[in-house]
Amino acid sequence: MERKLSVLRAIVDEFVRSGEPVGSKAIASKHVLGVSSATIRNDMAALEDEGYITAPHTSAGRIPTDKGYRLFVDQLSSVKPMSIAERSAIETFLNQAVDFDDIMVRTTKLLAQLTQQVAVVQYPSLQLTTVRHVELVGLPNRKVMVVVISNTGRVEQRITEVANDIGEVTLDELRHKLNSAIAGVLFVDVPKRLGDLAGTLPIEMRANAVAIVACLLETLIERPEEKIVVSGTSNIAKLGQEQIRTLAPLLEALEENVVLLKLLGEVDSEDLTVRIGHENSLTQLVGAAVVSANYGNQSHAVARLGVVGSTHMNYENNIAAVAAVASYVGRIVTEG
Amino acid sequence: MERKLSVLRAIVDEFVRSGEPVGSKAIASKHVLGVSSATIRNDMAALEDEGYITAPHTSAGRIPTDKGYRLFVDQLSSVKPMSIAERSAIETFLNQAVDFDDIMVRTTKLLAQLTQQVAVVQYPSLQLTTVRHVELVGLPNRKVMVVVISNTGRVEQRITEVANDIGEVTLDELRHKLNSAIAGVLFVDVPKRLGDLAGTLPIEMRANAVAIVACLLETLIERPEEKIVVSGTSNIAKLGQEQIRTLAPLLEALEENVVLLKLLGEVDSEDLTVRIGHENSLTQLVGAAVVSANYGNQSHAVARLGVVGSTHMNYENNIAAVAAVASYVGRIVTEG
DNA sequence: ATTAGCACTCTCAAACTACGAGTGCCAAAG
DNA sequence: CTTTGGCACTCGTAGTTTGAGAGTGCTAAT
Repeated sequence: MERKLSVLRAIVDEFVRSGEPVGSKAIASKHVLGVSSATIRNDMAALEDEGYITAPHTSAGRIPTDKGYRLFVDQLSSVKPMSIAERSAIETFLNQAVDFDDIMVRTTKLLAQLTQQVAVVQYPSLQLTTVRHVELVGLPNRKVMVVVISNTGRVEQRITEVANDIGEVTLDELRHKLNSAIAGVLFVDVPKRLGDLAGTLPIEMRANAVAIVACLLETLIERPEEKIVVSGTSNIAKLGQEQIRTLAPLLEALEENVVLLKLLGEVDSEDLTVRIGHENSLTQLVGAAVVSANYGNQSHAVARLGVVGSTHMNYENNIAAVAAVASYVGRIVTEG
Repeated sequence: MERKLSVLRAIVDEFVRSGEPVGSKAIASKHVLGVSSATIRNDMAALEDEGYITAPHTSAGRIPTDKGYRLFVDQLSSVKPMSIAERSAIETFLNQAVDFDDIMVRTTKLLAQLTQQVAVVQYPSLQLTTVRHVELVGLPNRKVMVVVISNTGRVEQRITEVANDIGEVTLDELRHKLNSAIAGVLFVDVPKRLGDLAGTLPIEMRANAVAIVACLLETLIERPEEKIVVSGTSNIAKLGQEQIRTLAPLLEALEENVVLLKLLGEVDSEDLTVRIGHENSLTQLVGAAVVSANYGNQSHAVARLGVVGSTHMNYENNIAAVAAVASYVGRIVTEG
């Protein structure tokens, strides 16, 4: 029945705003449905039977269940566009970024501010980006710094130690060989290309080259996947006591990067997803909802970002914010 | 009088542990002072008159005032050393860091874990470091990426746009000129050295060189000062309700980098400092205490790190942790 | 100077009460 | 068959009361 959905919508609306269980009278007065509170009571009884709402105790109003939120969100078919002012604020704020890291930091701050939730942004996956340039810098004590610059403007560096002293000229040569071998190559394909590089070099360089290549591969494959930025944790302190309690384990988990990556979900999933309460695989997230989206090139997603908060968040606003920010960041990242 | 100090110490001890006002009986029984509760009562009355402790209400125990904490930490003359196990844990954890950023992140996590407070680490100031290498990478659309590597292993990169197309050869030449001009030079001295560089170049390169040099200077001077890493904000959620309320404004402030820099205090101050409540210049910190220390080269401090939390934190432990971590990180950073 | 004793104060927790929000159901009306 | 007003019933909460206990300050004795 159509009206039952309206009632559910009203309950979610009201509960998100007030944070308190909502009764039939409140709906009848504040939302113009053209029916009396008694009718709404009947609908509510039905909704409760179907498992969409629940009553904390006999003489309190109803609150939505996870299932109820889910239906509500599914009904929210079209993403509400953000206002012109908001869009331009997003744009100017992100455009002030001076480098790649700054974009990521600004994105989280922006999301946290727009949604008043905890924002999480995953760095663009290096799996789908290409190598733009490799730089080798000789340091004292037989150390060499390996710097990789990707086509998205990201820079990764690492220091390795080589067995023998290595001259500036040799380093230049190696740099040239490396660059001609893998410039423009997808990160994932780099190992293949470098498989036999050492073999093509003069004997005396091989040991060093192997060490450097190993370091390079390590930098490209292992590390970058787990980079992530979080912001807005203070927004949780603004909430009420009970909410703090339900979200406290989440906060702790947020400091573990591994958990965060799981939280954003599998990259191959839908573009914009909402996970409510038990729908999350992580046990720490029972009372939490996650709104996340892919961003980056349309053809293949580069990475994910999103917000996480209590299940009774303002889904409409937050979905809009996540979608808008994802689209802007995606544009910036792909344009370079 | 000596015993009055012992009483104050006992009060702080007990209050830090239990979080509740402590009465004369509790001290008489749990701390062996060899006197009765009545005597302690007299001392407490005196301490209260002198402003070191205060009673929330008539029939409650006493809690230390800011002034009381101050006296307490001043008495804490020698820094309690950390246990062998803790020291080795710190060492191995920090040694796992793969690059400069990783050191900073790990340091905050470590501090947050050791102290159960919010940890803040300021990046080493670039003012006292030298340039190891400058790298220029040509990108499409007349863009050039400028990468600076410091002698502490830190990498800063930025992208700038140049007026005319610029060839790979020209870029090589410019790179060489830049490196021979400023390699090994203190960051602060770079502007002097580059003052007339453009003048020594062929006319057709000048416009581009000026743009690149401007970008370089901006990277060196403006940006890096304000880099800072925070961790352990979730520790606040573990606290009681009243404490959350007093620290909530602080949490918000923590997301503003500018505030953080102020929080760590002026670098020219003491090596290890403790600021309690009103001693902080920031109004958001009325209920908070900050323990901070310089780290880096002994001769001149490089940067600061510290923890911030409620005024009734465990000063002894936290001071020890901050001191130990500062010493390790300092060693790692200066050794490169 | 220290201590035991005691009267006094005031908070906190438990027990109780009353209120009212909200429900479910029924019977009447559309 | 749906909607509505009415009404009895439930139950959590907020307010009040009360008693116990923790803690103090003071005094008098050691």
